[in-house]
Amino acid sequence: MAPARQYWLVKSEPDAFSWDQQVANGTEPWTGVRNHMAKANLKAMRTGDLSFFYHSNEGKEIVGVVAVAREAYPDPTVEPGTKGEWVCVDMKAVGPMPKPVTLAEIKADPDFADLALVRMSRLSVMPVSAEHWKKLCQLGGWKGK
DNA sequence: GCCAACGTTGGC
DNA sequence: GCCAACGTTGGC
Repeated sequence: MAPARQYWLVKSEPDAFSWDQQVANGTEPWTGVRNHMAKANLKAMRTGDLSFFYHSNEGKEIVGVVAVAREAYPDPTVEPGTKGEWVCVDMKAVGPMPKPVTLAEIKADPDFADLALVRMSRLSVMPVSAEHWKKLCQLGGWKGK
């Protein structure tokens, strides 16, 4: 049976890869993840899953929504000689947040106290519960599916 | 296999 | 620019 849709949040430093680049490119490999927890999350993604696109460091806000266009496959950017295997997925831009949701807003709301973004600030790929997804969409004025 | 030292990330 | 959190490395 088809499992319920999963929601995610991925982080990127705008200096390295920004939302504008994601939009310009349309579909883009999400590479460079070198953390095992994040890797496990990448592997759990299914085509069509939706994810927030969060700018870390600069902005510190959710700026858009992307969809998984291709499920986990070996990351082509892995340095030669690296131990273990790392994976990436392809992400497709869906649309911008009408009102970007800032980290400050999220932290100010007790409902998000157990959101991974707050609890594990260094994790770059994390699941978002359906409840959190819905509420973040409301905060951001997201009208998509 | 444990633990201290160190490096990196990310918020402030 | 500083500091806290946390993952990784290396000595034992």
